[in-house]
Amino acid sequence: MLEDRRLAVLRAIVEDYVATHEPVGSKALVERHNLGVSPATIRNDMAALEDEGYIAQPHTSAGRVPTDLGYRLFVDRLSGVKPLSSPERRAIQQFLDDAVDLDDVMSRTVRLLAQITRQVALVQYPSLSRSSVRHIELVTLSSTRLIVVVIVDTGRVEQRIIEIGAPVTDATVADLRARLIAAASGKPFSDVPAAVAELDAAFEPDDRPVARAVVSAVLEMVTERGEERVVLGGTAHLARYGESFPLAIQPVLEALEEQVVLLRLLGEASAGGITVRIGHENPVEGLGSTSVITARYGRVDQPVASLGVVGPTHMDYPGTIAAVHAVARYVSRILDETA
Amino acid sequence: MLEDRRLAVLRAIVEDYVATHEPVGSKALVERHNLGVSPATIRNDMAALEDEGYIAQPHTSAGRVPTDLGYRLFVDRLSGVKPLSSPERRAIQQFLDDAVDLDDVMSRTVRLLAQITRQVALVQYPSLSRSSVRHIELVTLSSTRLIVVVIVDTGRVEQRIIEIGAPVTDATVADLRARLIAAASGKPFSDVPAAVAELDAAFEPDDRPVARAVVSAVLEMVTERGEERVVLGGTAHLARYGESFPLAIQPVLEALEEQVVLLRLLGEASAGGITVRIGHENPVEGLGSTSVITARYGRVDQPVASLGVVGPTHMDYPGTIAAVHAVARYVSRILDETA
DNA sequence: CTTGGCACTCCCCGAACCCGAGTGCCAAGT
DNA sequence: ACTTGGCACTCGGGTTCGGGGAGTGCCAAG
Repeated sequence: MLEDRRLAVLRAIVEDYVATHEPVGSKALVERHNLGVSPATIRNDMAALEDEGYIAQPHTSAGRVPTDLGYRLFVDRLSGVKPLSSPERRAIQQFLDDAVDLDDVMSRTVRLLAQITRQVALVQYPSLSRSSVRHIELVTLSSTRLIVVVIVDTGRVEQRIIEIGAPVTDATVADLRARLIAAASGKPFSDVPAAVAELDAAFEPDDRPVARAVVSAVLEMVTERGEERVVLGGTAHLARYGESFPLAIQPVLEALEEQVVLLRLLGEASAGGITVRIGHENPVEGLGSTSVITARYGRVDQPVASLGVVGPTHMDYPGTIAAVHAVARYVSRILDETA
Repeated sequence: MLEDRRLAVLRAIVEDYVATHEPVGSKALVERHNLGVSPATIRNDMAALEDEGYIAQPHTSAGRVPTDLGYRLFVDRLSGVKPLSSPERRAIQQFLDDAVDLDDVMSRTVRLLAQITRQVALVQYPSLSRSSVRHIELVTLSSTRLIVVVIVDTGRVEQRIIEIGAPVTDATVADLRARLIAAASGKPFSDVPAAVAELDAAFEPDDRPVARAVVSAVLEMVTERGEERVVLGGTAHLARYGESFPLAIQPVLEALEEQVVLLRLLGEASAGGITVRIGHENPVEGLGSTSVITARYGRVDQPVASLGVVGPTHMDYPGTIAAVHAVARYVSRILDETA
């Protein structure tokens, strides 16, 4: 009972602060939410909440502001789900259905997510490690350059240019191509290294260096190296918070330019459902006053990658979570149709 | 003589303003540059320059600030070239030489350009319209999806997924693939449409829809649709201008998220050498207080695309121009080696 | 445990203010 | 015809001061 009201107060504080971006005081609280008690009572609750670390006051004699811990409690126990409207759902589906290839799906997804959450959006390409090779193509670009192209069953296409010391004959290239296809086609990525490892042994000594170069390029492509790719969008939303905020955008923009950082943000998503990292829970320096909400997408039994958004800690959690969740589901569906 | 000094004054104003970001007054001018005259004389010159529209004062009794017109004159007639140091050149070359494929060249270039100019960098992928087809591959992804991959002689790889109504046999796919290769391989893009247009006529009526779908996908890929692609980097530099500036970053970030806008910025580059667009000369709304410096890259006789940077009008023009120029040259060289 | 009252603390805002940098003009000098 | 020093004037920016107000913590009574 008592506990209940305290939590209600915390919820009210979070909601008001998210709406107004200003510290909220006891009087304003009782006016806007109809808790059936007096401001004085609320003040006692607030003092208790502050002791427990859920809220803080920026200055003496100012209102209260939620702490990271406060948001955490709000997200875990207090926030309901705010389902998307059905026009919204239709718009999402329609927009994603129009995509013509994987690149298009990814770029549409990131734009969509940024637009509906009004925040910075992140989308990771389907991971290669759980995919298989559909086809391998090896083509001569010039007398000293080959290009090897791997077509993945998710529709992703990876390529790599190989410099070779000396010219090779078309026959050698054709042979190499045929053997690569025979060895790797249809195989899951994890099996490819073993399948192609000994391939160069079949060639004349003269051609072995080329074979080895090609094989090692393929190996690089199917192992972690090229695996991860993240697209980013909606950075303009960062500038929306009139300078009034401690959210200095420069470090955030800097962090978001590093692929490694993006992968850390998306990668640490916990197994199922939605992951919410609030403020300092965040593994990345410079993003201490942002929250990151991510979801996995792909088959339920076998997620292929993650997507999510980055925004200020004082964001609309229920709405954002719902949006991320919905987009992840629709993307999963689109990609499933491909498989 | 008189004219000479006025221009020297303009140059001094631009240089000081770029360095300090503060309106510059007559007294400070004579102190920092050794023009052999008194502040009063400078004041007369400044009044004249203001009448002619090259400089302006933000408020009465403040120093002067260059106008767009002033920067224009500075760039056209006053700025020397500020060559890069040889360690810088070496670093550029080395960094680009390590690239493993075209995507890598592009992403390295954009990072490089952003880093050395400390501004937002833009790099356009080599245009397809002046390239030729090296190889075409057609692969079955699932019973109702094909993927067609076009390998371009610049090392660029384009792909597209095709939905088909009904399953097709492997034989049909193989046939289609062979005919595509025969018709298009080695041809410049401009010749491809004619070469593949009648391809579907060779097929049984049952297979014609599939053939047509594939052909039209190829046509879309070689014509304007997928042609243009721009990568962007260094947006964090936008936030560097402490709020002191009229450069509201939100509209800039917004503009830079539109591929169309990026293409307009890069596309309108004049034929040869470096293009500099200052402030309102800029074709894009929201970028009125930024300048854009672009250069074409590729073979001298046949440039393939553009790259450049976007920064505040009060940028270091000589340095930035030199950097853009140098990077364009090195990228050209790298790509030439491929051809 | 709740509530009204009350004293206290700061933050924010506006007004008044001064200071200094910078200008424009003018009259004298070269 | 320019250049120069002098001089009055303007105006933006920083500082100080004080009041108003929102909000708090505590206490004593219900």
